[in-house]
Amino acid sequence: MARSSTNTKINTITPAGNREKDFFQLVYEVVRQIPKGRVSSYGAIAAVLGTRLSARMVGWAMNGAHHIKPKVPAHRVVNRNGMLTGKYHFKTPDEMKELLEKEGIGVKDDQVVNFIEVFWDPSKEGLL
DNA sequence: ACGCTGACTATTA
DNA sequence: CTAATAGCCAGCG
Repeated sequence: MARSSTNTKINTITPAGNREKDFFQLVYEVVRQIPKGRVSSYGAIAAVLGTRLSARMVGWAMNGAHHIKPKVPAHRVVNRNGMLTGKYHFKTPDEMKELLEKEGIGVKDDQVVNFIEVFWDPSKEGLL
């Protein structure tokens, strides 16, 4: 990544004691911090990274999160509405729902039940 | 090298 | 209330 031409600004964030990492790497880290039985949203993660408007990139990062070294619970990441928008990007669309239910998260009609209750805000918990 | 699309979100009509 | 539009950045044709 980082083609660099006239941009490159997302890597300027470094919030007190945080190392500069690639946007994707940061996303993976935050997603990995999501506790079991909780879910997060692209916007929340993007906001922590300082790119609230670039929530799409978070989803793009998830696209490669399937084959990276540490395990990235991408199934715990849903959109702002709590809808499993990326379920079709998994090996099987049902896997995301199954995983969420297995963790104790109710999923109804491709949407997280009690999304507000199970929602986990990384910035509120205090990331590393 | 240019243009479109995309696992999103917020704002405006 | 719902629908449409703009903004973001990176990958792919």
